[in-house]
Amino acid sequence: MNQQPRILVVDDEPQIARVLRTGLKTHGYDVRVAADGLSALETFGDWHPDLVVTDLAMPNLDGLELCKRLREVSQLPIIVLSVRGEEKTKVEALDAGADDYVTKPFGMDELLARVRAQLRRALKPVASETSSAVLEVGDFRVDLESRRVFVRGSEVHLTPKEYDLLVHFLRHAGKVLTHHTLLAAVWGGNYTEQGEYLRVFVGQLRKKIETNPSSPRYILTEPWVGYRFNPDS
Amino acid sequence: MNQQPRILVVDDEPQIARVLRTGLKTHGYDVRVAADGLSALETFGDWHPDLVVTDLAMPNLDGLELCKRLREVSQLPIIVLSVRGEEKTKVEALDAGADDYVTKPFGMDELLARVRAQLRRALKPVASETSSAVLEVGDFRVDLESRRVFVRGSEVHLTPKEYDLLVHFLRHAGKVLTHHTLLAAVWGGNYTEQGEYLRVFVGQLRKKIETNPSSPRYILTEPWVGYRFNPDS
DNA sequence: ATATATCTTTACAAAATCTTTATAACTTTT
DNA sequence: AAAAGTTATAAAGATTTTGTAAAGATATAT
Repeated sequence: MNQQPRILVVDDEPQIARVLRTGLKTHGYDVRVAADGLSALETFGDWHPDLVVTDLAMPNLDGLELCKRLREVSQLPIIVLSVRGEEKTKVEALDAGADDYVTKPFGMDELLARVRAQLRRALKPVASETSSAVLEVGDFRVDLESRRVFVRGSEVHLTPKEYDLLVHFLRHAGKVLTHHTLLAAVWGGNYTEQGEYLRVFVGQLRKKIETNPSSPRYILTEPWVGYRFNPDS
Repeated sequence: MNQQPRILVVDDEPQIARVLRTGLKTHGYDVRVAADGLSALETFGDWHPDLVVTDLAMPNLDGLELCKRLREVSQLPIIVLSVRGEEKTKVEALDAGADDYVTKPFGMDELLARVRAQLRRALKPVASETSSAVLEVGDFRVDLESRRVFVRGSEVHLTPKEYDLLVHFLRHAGKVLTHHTLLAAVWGGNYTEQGEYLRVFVGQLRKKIETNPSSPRYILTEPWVGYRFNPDS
């Protein structure tokens, strides 16, 4: 699924099938060809293509019927390719479950663009769900999406600046971060001289996350340089 | 939102716009028309259409640029309608983000079928979230079809905006939602700076759903960030 | 056209956060 | 051990955001 997209071409005319296969293959798709509707369904079951390009007129099971059968089990994009240009036929195919209808003779570039358009939409949601939004370091867990912070299992409420500061520490756990760096990260590049801000907020953070704020275990001072976040217990 | 699908028609030729509007309206769609790309973007922000049908040649901002701009903020289906039949133009439009390209003159029935095909796909995922007709979270129960809301067993009457706001909270229970996000969800993308609206409506909602509105238990404030809905009792 | 409900706008009080200030404690250097 | 600089802490002050009520505007229904 993370490889090249798989496209199933369904056409009983060998010349057209060949043109389609080579055209699609040279543009980075993994292609298989089926000569009729029944074998198309079979290949679909074995191979799980990402997209189907099918002719309308075929032996055994025509394109219309193929669309309907595929729709019973899948939402994959279907592009119908046909010599028949009448409006009624197009409407029938689209309502049977096709996502697009291209009339032969067709331009390969246009077909490729329509394939891209369909795949763009179909493959999108898979990608967007992938990003995990939890930052876990030592005794700390931050759900970046819900903006909630847990220390040793219990939730702690942080103000925006405190939150930004902690997240920056967690993202660079173990490293010594200079005053300059921290100020730039939380307050922005125009506040890199406001060392007082940092001291005050480090103090507030410690009060909220340290078990003993006066002898910190997580946020360690590196005198004359900055601070270091120690994730180890 | 649960009503008839909204379609935004973008065309600077009044005759064509009129044909499209009446054709789509008689088939059960809620239609608005914009005469150029810029006003289309504006209407998009206010109105949240489910689909856009646009011409390519337009004043101010052409169809190609409109596609790109819309794609920056939305995944809604876009159908391009144009007199230009050259393959290169089609490819350009599809790669700019269009989902389909129809050459003028077009048959209304075909266009309607293509609209159905696009909406079938686009509204499906929303439908799967919605399909459970009832949204139950903690002490709250919302019948999405009849738009009725029950809190701790008894029904509460909400105005449309209050309802949209609550449903958005329930769908993202536990997460911190920024002012920006909430405003975009309820009022649309052109109102993301109207923090006052949000304050007023959060206040009204609290009066209706909280047992003690002055110390809220469900809708919690995250100062400087937004609000968080807490479903736990 | 009138009445009703809803949305928008305005104004001000209340609350939370951020900034500033002051002082004490600590480190390093001499 | 004292001086100079840095860091910690508390608390006052300023700023911004939030809560709330109510008036004005808009939309909807009768």
